[in-house]
Amino acid sequence: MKLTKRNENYSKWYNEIILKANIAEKSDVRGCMILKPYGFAIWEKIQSILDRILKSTGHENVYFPLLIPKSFLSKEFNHIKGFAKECAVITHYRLKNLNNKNLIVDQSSHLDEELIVRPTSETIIWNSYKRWINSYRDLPILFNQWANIIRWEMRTRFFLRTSEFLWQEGHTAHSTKKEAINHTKKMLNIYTNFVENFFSIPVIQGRKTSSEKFAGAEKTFCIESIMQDGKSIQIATSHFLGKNFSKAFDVKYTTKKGKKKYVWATSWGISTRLIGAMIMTHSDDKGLILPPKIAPIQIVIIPVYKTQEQLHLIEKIVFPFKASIEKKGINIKYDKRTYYTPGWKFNEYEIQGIPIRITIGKKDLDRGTVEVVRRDTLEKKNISIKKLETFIPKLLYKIQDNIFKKALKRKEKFLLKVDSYEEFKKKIKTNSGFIFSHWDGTSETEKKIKFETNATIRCIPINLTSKLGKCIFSKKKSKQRVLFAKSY
RNA sequence: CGGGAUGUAGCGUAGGUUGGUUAUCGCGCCUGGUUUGGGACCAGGAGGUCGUAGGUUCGAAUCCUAUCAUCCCGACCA
Repeated sequence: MKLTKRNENYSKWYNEIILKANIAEKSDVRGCMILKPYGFAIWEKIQSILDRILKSTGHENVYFPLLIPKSFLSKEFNHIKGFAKECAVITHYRLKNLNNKNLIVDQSSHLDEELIVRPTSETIIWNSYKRWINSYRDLPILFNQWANIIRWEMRTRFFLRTSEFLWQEGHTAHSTKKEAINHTKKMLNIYTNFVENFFSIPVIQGRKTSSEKFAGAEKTFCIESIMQDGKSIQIATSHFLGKNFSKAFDVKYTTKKGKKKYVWATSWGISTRLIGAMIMTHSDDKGLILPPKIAPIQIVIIPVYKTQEQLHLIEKIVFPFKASIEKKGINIKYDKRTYYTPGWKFNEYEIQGIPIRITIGKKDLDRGTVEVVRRDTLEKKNISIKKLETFIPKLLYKIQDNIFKKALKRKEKFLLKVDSYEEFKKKIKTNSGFIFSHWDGTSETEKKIKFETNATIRCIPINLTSKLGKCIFSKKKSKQRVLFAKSY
């Protein structure tokens, strides 16, 4: 029943918390998980908030097919090189019945052209942009789609890496390079605000090195965050695709002056991985800690009573309070199940990370108070019933703020400037975290450091500037420091 | 694909070397009752192709062979 402690076995803790909080389960399909109602409700929160943000910044939702003809995928050389090794391929379209028991693939139904289950949708979308874009008047196109993706992963972990995952992918088309680059950065900022404001996860913005960038992109920007175990995770990416896809799919527009020009592109995405990052950022040894803005249930009320009269008196307080708090758009659950004891419920809702728990029983009735417990600090307070309605929204705000500050402190603690390779190796081994060091800019050095230490360059940070220096590994000239870390 | 391990009730397991009644225990589930302020208790009950197929044997969860699946470590990927 008890959760493994973080410092005993971090990844075991992570798996258990997901199972015990009823967020997700492994499925019988290798590498694919089942999102249970509580977990899917978190995804729905992500969808509804981000969808609103995307629409308010001029994006429109579309939906393209799950299946992509093989020929589309092979049009952009770097793109296919990056994805070829993890594609699910559909080769047949019919089964037949063998001796009324077993189904077998009907070999006569082989497809002339195999279909790929989308690992991302640039190709199938740009194939349509070719038809939709003729004039400068058709630009920009700012489309987004909510979809599932298949990437055939060898080794999977709940939310962090699964063969099938859910995401949104934005695909935009622009008339100028400048506009496309600006849009790439704009999306990075949108993601940053979204993750920091709603998830209370502080991030670092940066650019990927050429070996880490998206296959088919000119430049890949990302937001990275450090988890409680000192490992870094990429939370979102935004790509400047240059003219790579417009050239591959021959997408040109006519300028005002009548010239034909290739279209500039961006793509960007955030996935169910964000849920994994949220769990690892905030949760503790007692279970999940959900940011109030993301928690599907923000408050739970637990009655403690012996007689029906007591229950009646409790509900005379609970029902009006519940109704008025719901009017403020706060989700509140009243749990009066009798087959679980209050103690059982306390533990259950702690595992589920519900931000505020209110207990009301005979003692409270006598005093005219309720017991309010906040999940992030586990602090208990008796609050008078009269003040409750103003107290609760403020407390939700405080919790959101407190977990952000806590994560921010950790981010600072885990960011170290290191100038010697010996120290670098030591730090990576012992407490990990982000190590801010000089790099000569070559893939060879990057590879060697990865081979020797397991740390990779997570990004070249945008907002952390640094002076010229010497590469920590090769001692060659370095333009700026980059962030190294072990990663998920 | 290489190296290792494991498959027994919904979950976690005992038994296996040394084959022998009705396959063990805990959690969970169902019924009744007492409980309810930090994972309640008592009594009763349901639930099993022992991964699958074949073999050895009077007799197989146990021994043998094959096969499938899963997990861990590599490789691959990020």
